Amino acid sequence: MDDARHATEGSSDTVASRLALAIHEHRLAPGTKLVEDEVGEIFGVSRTVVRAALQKLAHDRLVTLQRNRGAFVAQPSSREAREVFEARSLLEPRTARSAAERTTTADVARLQAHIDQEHQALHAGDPGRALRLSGQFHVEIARIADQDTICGFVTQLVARSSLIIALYWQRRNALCESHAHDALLRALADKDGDAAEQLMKGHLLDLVSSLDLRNLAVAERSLRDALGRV
Amino acid sequence: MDDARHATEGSSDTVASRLALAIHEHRLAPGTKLVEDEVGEIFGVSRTVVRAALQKLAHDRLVTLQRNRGAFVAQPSSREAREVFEARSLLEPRTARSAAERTTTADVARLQAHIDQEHQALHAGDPGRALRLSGQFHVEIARIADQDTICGFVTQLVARSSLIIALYWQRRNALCESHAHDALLRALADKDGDAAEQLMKGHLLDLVSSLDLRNLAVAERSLRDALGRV
DNA sequence: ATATGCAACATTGTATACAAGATCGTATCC
DNA sequence: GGATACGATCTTGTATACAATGTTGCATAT
Repeated sequence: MDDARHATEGSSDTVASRLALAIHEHRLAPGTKLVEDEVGEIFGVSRTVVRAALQKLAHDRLVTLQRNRGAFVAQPSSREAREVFEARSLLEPRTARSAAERTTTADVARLQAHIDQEHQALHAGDPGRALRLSGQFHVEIARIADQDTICGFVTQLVARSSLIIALYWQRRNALCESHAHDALLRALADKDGDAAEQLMKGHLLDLVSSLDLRNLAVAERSLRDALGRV
Repeated sequence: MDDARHATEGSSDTVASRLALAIHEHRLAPGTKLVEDEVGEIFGVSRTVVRAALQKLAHDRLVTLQRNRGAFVAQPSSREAREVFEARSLLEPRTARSAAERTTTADVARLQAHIDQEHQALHAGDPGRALRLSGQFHVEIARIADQDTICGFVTQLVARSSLIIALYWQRRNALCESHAHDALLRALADKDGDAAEQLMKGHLLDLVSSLDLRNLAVAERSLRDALGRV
């Protein structure tokens, strides 16, 4: 019944998802060029469907399209990074409040499983997967709030945040095993909207403050990645 | 030097813009089927570029794509309508506040011209154009706030609101010559962030309350449009 | 007369072919 | 020796061709 909705999935969606996953898990670095023929070869489809997938990702700001030059994994500027978290700070806290008011025990169980997986991935030495799950947690909260539109925005913002983290994260604050998500889950389970809103707001502030957004970075980073890798 | 930015515009963007404009001005009714060959014929391009345009519009939720069936101008459900205005109420008031803090005299002049055009269109008996300008006013405010990301979301939400108004507007409240925008402009000119935020919040509430969102509508409306038009 | 099945048509999904543009190497000129 | 101009190669932009799917209308059977 889940996909009986007429929104049947085209093959370009599959390609887009696979690419998005790779980006989200930091297996594709910002700035990487995505050549249509190559991608098509990898997934066994023609350029036509690859182009559709790239356009979708471009709309989500995960890739940048340059006319006659091609598609590249996006490199959000520090300005864009600030904007993304500004948008999140407008959307997510109040959405967390809404979610708290309608969280079911099933939701709590699912979120708990999510957090467990996240810790597990972290301990298993798969930080990419942990990061993706961590972002997905935010999306799940928006889903509980039962707001598809906002959920869509949050999904996009979380994905972009993953790129931002790839570019601007400063390691020294490596204690990413913060227990913010645990606290949020507790607030949701308690149906404490005030707490959920405040916790989410604080959590997002923590995230931005763990970034190094001094302007430089972007261009230089792409060079270093291109040269010094491995 | 303005468009020396590598974001050169492809022909599919042109098609998408033209279609979006028609939708925004209610010249294309919700539910209208957009046949690729026809659209291509009209704009003198091949299906390839039409498909790209339709995919872009689908991502913005202005058209709905049904696999193997085609593209249709979207028909937002009443639920979706509520969600869109919920999202707007999270984004726009605080964005209006930010805008107030950085509004220049040039901005004020531009917005005033905007409002004048809007009144003018209304008196000239072109409600479609008036509606589009009215929506654009909200986008301009987000632009003044200098938040590209939020501005993008607002742009999309305003466009969807246009569809929602096409479906759910109740005429009796026809005094759409509300002076909410004038008041907003005054608050911005005065750099009164509090007032701007409150006015925007109230304005959005007025908008939803001028809609008739009792569940029915959607399917029936499309039938009535198809049959009883004129 | 109504319902069912089949066939012709129309439209979309995908692949491929060709044209246009960009990049990069090489040769030439100063 | 360094810079510039040209040409080969590669990549993207667009159009078209073919395959797959959905729709519509008609004929036939009950």
